[in-house]
Amino acid sequence: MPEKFLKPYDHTAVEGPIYKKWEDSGYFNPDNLPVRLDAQGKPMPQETFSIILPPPNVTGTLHLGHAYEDALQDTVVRFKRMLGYKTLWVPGADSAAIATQSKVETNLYKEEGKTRYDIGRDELMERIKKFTEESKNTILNQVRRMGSSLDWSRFAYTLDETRNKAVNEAFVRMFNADLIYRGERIVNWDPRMQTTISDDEIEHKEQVDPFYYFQYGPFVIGTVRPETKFGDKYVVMHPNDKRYAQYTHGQKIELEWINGPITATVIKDEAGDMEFGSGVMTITPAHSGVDFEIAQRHKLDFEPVIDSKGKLLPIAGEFAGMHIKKARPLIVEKLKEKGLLVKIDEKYTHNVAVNSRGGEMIEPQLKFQWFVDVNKEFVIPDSEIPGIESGSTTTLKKLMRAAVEHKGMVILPDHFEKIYYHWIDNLRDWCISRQIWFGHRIPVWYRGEEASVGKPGEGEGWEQDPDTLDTWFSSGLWPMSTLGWPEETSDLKTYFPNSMMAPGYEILFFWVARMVLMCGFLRGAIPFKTVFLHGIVRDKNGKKFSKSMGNGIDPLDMIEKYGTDALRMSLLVGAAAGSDIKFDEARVKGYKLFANKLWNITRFVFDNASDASADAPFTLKDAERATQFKALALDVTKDLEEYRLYMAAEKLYHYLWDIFAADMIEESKPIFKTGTPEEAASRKRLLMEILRDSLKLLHPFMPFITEEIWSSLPDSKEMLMVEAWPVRY
RNA sequence: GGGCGAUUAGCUCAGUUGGUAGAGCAACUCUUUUACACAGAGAAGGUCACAGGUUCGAGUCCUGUAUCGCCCACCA
Repeated sequence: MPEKFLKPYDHTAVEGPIYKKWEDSGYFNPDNLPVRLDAQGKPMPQETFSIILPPPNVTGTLHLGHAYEDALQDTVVRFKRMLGYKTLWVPGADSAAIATQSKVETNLYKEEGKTRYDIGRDELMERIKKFTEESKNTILNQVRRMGSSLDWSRFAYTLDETRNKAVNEAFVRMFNADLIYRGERIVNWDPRMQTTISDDEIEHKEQVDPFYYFQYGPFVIGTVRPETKFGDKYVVMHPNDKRYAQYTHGQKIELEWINGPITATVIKDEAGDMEFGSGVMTITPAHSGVDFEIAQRHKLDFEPVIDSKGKLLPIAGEFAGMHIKKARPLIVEKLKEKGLLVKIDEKYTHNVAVNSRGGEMIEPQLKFQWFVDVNKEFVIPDSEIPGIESGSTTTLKKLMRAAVEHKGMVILPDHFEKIYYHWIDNLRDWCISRQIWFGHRIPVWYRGEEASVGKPGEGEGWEQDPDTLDTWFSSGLWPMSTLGWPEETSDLKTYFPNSMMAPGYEILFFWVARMVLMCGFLRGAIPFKTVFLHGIVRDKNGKKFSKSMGNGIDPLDMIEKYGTDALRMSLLVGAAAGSDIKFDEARVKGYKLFANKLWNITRFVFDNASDASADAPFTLKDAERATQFKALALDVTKDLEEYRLYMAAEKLYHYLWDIFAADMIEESKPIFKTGTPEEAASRKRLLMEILRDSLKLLHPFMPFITEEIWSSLPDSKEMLMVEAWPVRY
């Protein structure tokens, strides 16, 4: 018996070398996997299993959410690999455009007091590049620490050349199909970052503000934002509101307003809520989505009041040029002096929109931007999507719905399907242009009135659109672009569509839905068969881990203390699809003890059964034990096939501790002491075989210790990670 | 406002199709017997949120209530 088994299991001595051994073997790359032979000695056909790592942000560091996500995927990947699938898990990193640029800009301002406009586009890009390259390796090495069996030779970065080609191709094809258009719409404008963001990047935050009531001619109107009211020349009420029956649609009313007399026009529209306030409102079409829609319906004027930096425009008269925050109290003061202030409700609770990517309050603005039209009909030439015929007319929305409705893609847990439909049904056109500099630049060139899509036009003087694309535009292509699309590579043919995807449920819309949209349109295919949505890892009080809250637990600390295997088990056990985990360090400790238990089981087996013979016939009792184990193996396999990892892990834990260690080893002692040679031989074979197969079953969950023990087995040749799974379900 | 989910032992959570309530941790008692003290043995601990219903039988299915949580949303 190797001497190491005489001491307790020491993960710190094992995990580093084992990972290196795996990586050096080349087996993370499915091209190098050993060929399995069938009974006739012919190579077995290899089905593929492919999955992509949700690419972590380049500038990030590993947190427990990543650790969980990595453990989850690696367990499935190792299981499939042992089952004989040609298994590919593609690693990558995400540039995280807004978050990264925001971080670099913040540092720039802190350290040098400069803004991006002071140093210019090229210099900023240089700094971002330097920053991302420094931090990229950090996160990738941390992913390795989790034991992730990723094929590093296929590493993809969202901003590299292959991915840029894919982005341009996608843009051009969507543009040519009229699914991408440029238009003037109300967009979500972040005045601090100076960029638009999409609807999904918005968060609503509850806030208490004063609510002002003003006399507006014969009406009383309410607002939290007096500073937008300069341009209000339409007064809207519900057509059925009896209180205002005397006023007719289109009626002009002369009244005194902030900067003097104006002419207001009465608009009867069902958007007016009779229950709210006085039932009358004025509208600001250039700075509000609802108002914009009302104005569109009645073909009214759109008059911007606030510029993109949050300053008032000349329409504000004496307040022009002033920042809205400063102007608000002064405007209220002026209205009060003019006797137009009716009352103030100081404690009005409402929701405001903020940029969820660490930005400011959103200021709706009327702007020219690029959009993806989700309702526009187009003809899909080839479609493998169930419910969508090749050559039929469809829309992006329909296609996204059909993928799930007709079971082309299964979402786990299934109640998220309802949430997915709900989102699609309420989806509006997707604003894809951003005014930040870090990201894929919009592939459109202008010269005067001319525009050229995909590449600059003939001749001189073409200028590329200064904007970049929403980071999710390129992320949506990820299942294809990581495999080389738009080139028809052999990887693409072999590994697309992916077998599964395991992101957190919080990016179901951002990412999963966008991948379905993109792959559906560009390839007529669903990007993956199963979406396993995992929950969020929270602290033991149920709070989200976040840097700003400072409640983070560094997974690397857990790995140091208890080992990667223990951390993986603690995250996987009790973690059903879609449910959040409250992280408890005591559980990690518990699985460290389990690792040691397995170590000691091995010691006993080595001590007593290292001369086991595979030919020894089983006694009746041992045959029963073998059958019992076989049942467990089948059970565990079924759970793994059906993505109930938590159950499989728990069953293995229970079997090894309470059956193998507690019962079988105990009953073996007298057999070896006083049993017949036949009984002893049977028992030796049993212990060795079950140990061997248990290591296989446990390997996907606890890859390090199982590989380490495997390497010490008397007759192990190959590494455990490529050994055949002991049973077929 | 719309939607989704949770509620099981002191704590964290399992309980896949309805068939005698489970694990880990913590707490209690005992044991250093050559796999393991990073252990073993034993005992203790629960009206499965509440109220109805279906059923021979409900933690599990149905209806309602309460509390907590999450997502979506343009009430000025």
